[in-house]
Amino acid sequence: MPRAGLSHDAVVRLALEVVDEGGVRGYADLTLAKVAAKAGVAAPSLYKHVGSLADLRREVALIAVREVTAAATSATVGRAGPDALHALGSAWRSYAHAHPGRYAATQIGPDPDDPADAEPRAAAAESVRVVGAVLQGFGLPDDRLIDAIRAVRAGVHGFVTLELGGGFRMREDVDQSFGVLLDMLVAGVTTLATPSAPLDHDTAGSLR
Amino acid sequence: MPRAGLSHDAVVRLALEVVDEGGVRGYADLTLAKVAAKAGVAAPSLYKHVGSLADLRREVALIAVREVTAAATSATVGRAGPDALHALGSAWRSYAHAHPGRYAATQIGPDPDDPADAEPRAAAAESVRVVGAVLQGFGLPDDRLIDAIRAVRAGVHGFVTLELGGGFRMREDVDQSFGVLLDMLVAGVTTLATPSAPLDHDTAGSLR
DNA sequence: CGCGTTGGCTAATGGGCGTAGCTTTATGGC
DNA sequence: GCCATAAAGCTACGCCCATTAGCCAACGCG
Repeated sequence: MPRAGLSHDAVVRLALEVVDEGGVRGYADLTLAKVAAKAGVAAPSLYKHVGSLADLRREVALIAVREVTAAATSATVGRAGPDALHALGSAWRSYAHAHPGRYAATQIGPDPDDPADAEPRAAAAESVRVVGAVLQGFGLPDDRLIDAIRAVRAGVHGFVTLELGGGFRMREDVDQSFGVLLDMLVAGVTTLATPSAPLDHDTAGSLR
Repeated sequence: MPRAGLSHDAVVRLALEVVDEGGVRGYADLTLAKVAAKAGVAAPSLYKHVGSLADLRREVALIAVREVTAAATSATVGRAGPDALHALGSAWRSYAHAHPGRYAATQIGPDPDDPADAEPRAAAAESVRVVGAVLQGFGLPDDRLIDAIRAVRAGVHGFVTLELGGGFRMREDVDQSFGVLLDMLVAGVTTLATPSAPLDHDTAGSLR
């Protein structure tokens, strides 16, 4: 009985293939059985290389988060201000287009209490830091930076998830809409940075 | 052997309970076995009232979408402009807070081709129409309305999903951040509506 | 060469969905 | 009041998946 020559990394690699081949649902539909089939191996054999399906998912998600972060980082080196923000958003969206299954893996928030989720947690924090670094260039007051980061993340992530989920009909205009969103975010962040602060949010009354 | 007195609606109601009790993961973890247990009935008995788990999920999602739409609608009656947009966003987010599991159900995009998804499709379109109606009040040019709708949906939906997924640490400031986001959206849409259109998006070069 | 480690395997358990077919309950017409 | 029939349960089963246990063969180092 010949050996398949698997390894931890090989299994993860195959899992990534399964995820990639499954489109948007690739991550949700990731299954040990599929990985085993792709490896030409019985399903239980995978346990020699991987702790559980949950572990494998965690690892795939970790890779995905790091890849988005890397894409965002490398897209923004040498850029600043609106230029950098546009590059960040476009890189983020491009990654999601190129790897919809992996991007979906990104959406599973790590458990703040589970020690096994420490790495994913750190990776997520790192990806947020990239957004923060780009927004630093706008000269925001310290107490507004977090609001700006959240707005940008919400806008870009929300757009991408809606788009991948088929939430936008009339497909043609989506690029334009994303450009408009980025422009709105740039304008919003810029306004937030101006000392006169027209966007100063009246906390009372606007919520609940 | 006494009868449980189930019905289609009763099963759906129990499914909603299961979803509600499961928190954010309630919808993902919805299972016929759990519904059956809650009904005090063997799992196969449910098939007398429901076609399949997929059908039940579809129905739960449909209800959730309609509820968000209703919340958004009733929050915006009698309001216009920035006021209406704030009310819309806050109602949307409040619904997600009150029913995280149901809101998660909302995120599964209906299959554009599946005839069984016709109702969910229509319900989703209706919810988009509410956003559109609110944005009409800003006097946008026709060809910009769709961009504005998408930006608002992306911002609000993205914020809520990130929040529910535990994407925001430092919980205290989240309300403030959401207020800032809404202000940014208001400002962005307003600018988009002004004839001089400083936000006119330069299509070339900003994407990819 | 030998032997331990390692990477496969099969078998089996448990849980979930879904189908088939049986039985009992409720109901409504006579 | 009786009985036929439809509706609402049930058990038994098949299939798919994850996971555990325990076995055996291959590889690699001495």
